[in-house]
Amino acid sequence: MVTPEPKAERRKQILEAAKLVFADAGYHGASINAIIERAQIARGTFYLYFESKSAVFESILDQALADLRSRIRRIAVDDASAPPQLQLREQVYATLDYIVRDRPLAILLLSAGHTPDAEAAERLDQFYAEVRDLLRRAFETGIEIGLLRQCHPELCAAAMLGMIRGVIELLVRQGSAANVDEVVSEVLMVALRGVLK
Amino acid sequence: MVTPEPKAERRKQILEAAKLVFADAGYHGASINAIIERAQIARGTFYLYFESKSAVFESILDQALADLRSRIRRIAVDDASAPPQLQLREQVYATLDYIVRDRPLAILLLSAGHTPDAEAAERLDQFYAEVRDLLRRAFETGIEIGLLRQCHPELCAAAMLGMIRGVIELLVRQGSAANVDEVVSEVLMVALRGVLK
Amino acid sequence: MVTPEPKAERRKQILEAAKLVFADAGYHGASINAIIERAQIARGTFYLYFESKSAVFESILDQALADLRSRIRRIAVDDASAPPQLQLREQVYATLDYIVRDRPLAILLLSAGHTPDAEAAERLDQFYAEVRDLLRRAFETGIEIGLLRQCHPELCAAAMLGMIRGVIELLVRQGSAANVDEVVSEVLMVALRGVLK
Amino acid sequence: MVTPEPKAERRKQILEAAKLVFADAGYHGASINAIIERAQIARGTFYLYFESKSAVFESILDQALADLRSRIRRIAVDDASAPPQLQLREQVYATLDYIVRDRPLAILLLSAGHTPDAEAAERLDQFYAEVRDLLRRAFETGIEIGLLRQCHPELCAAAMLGMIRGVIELLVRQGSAANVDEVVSEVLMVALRGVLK
DNA sequence: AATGAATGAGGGTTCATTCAT
DNA sequence: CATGAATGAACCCTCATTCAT
Repeated sequence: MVTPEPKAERRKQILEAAKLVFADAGYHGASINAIIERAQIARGTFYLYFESKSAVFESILDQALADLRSRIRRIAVDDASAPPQLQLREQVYATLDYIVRDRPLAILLLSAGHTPDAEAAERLDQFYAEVRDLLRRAFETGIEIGLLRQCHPELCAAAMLGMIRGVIELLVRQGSAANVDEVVSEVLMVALRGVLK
Repeated sequence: MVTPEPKAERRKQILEAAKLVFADAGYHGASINAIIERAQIARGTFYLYFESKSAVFESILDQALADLRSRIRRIAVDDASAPPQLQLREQVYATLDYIVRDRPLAILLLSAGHTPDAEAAERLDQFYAEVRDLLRRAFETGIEIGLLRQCHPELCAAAMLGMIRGVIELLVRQGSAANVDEVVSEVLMVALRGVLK
Repeated sequence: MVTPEPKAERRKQILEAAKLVFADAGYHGASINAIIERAQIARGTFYLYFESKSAVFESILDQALADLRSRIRRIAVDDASAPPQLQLREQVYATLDYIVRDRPLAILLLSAGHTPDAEAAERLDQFYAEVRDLLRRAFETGIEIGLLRQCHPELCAAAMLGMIRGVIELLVRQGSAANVDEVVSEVLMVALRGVLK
Repeated sequence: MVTPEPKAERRKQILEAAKLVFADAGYHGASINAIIERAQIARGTFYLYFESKSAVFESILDQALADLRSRIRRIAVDDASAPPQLQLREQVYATLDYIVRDRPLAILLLSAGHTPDAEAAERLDQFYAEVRDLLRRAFETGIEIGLLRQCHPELCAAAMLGMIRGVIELLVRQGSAANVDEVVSEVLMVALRGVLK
């Protein structure tokens, strides 16, 4: 065979088509019809690669969440070579950049919480919970080491996460002039001033 | 007639049932079946009070948006009797309180942007745009009069709106211990420190 | 009471409204809603005067058929005071005039045969059968007494009836310039030349 | 594939079933349910072959009208090999024969004018208008060349069309003994005597 | 591996009819 | 007598899924 993994190729092709359709029409509005038309495959072929409509959706979500997870980790406070603020900036940038580069994915992530597909909603919720936890622990540590003021860690975590989503929406929904760099700067400015001592 | 306005009562009963179902299942996932079962009425009765599924949805949304609009207005900078910060606090409190008191409504507002009902989606988008505009102009004024630092007004508006949504989600999704008062204080603290000079 | 028979009045009012609606929309397309709106009465009132939708329809039909029956009878061959051709002309004129004067009724009669209301269809069929029989017997008599050529009585009866319906349609459907007098003359001319010896 | 064109077969099968149901119950009275039961197919299958209920109806009508149009054309007055009367006879015969052979179709054509399906009603109206025009022009020519008496062309056209419909009804409604040949002869006899000089 | 015809549960909506007031 | 709110069976249509080819 010419291509190394024709099956995996096919799968990707369907996933890409499905992502576009889900972003366009939402989970419910997306029909298998629309997906197979975009993917240029036959009806039955779809079911050779995915168990069901919700399965593709979860697959897209899982991939995205795995990618995002790989971009986010605890910040090392005592790494001399990379000061915390720089680490933070790099992570935020990488995350935003990843999401904004893939507009359909961004739309999907912003709205997936409201799908009636319980599995998917739970997956996304769990991801957000993870991020929130990470942030919360970061705030707790920051307060402990006297870097941050006495803020409410959980609340601030939720607020920060909301901020991120807010600016992603801005970047993605309209052809806003703002670029990722600018956004990261401003967000970090607001966030840090908001919580630093 | 026993009750003063039985027709209005019925309407409210259906609206309430519909709100619950929409919050549970999303616009598409909500079936007329589910709504009439919750409202304990017959299929036809529903259509006596609402033209269509989308009509109930819009009705719920319109009511909520009208209520919210009445709680939000420009902040008067030169009102001696009510310093700007107090006005701001009161508005934020009133808004959050209204939303959080009605859990289903809150869920609906957080997710309605992704309905395939064009009318409704547009309505909500317009509302968010209004709020964002209000915030943006407030930031612009604040910068002009030297109260705020040189921030990016549009970006900050989006970030603030996201923050609000983030904390609403926290308040609403889980039985978080945080109360509205606390939330308002923390959010304002972060927000103001983030943008004040 | 001022009016002698208010109940009968009400009934007539409903019948008139129903006739208009049936003519406009056909049997199936006519909704009770449309009828009561046109009659300016409440939903329940309709059912005080008529058992069902099909009942009004049949009532309208029965009235019309009774009226028509009273205008049609055997032609007396040996009535010195009124020659057969004149009798025939008068009957045809009276019939056409009655139908054409009431446009909605005409439309209704032309289309009633195709309602899914079995009773009504049968009633109309029966009426047409009566007329056809009358014509057939007239043809048979005419042949017997040597007035008409050896035509196929049943066939000619059907053809004549069709002709009548054809010209009624012409008179009623469009604002044709032709008047009833003219139509009667031409139809009789064709019909008589077609079968006279 | 076993059969050469299984899809076309299926389509035909549905059309046939639909024709029967429409003839039985009229457009409105015909339910998709009844059609699919007669065709022995599933609900969804119907919509694989036809866009909607009105689409099948129009399909049946269009086919029939196309078939009929192919059987009807202007009569050539100066064709030595086929005298006008013979041409006329052949056309009338072909038309009647086509219609009468397909009883459901005949019923449908006789009643389709009263469907609430605007498209279909217009199509049929247009067809009847065509035929009436053809007849009218024939009468006009006939009068011009001195073959016919001074009759009212439009009126006579309507009357003739009505006659045709009348005899079709006779042939189709009951198991009348009359055959097409006989009917054509008698109709032409009446019609021609009615208008010839 | 790939196809696409077939399926049928379920969707939103209409409307003739009833009945408590 | 008159009302109109309430009913629910039936309507047309969609779409995720299956399976013979």
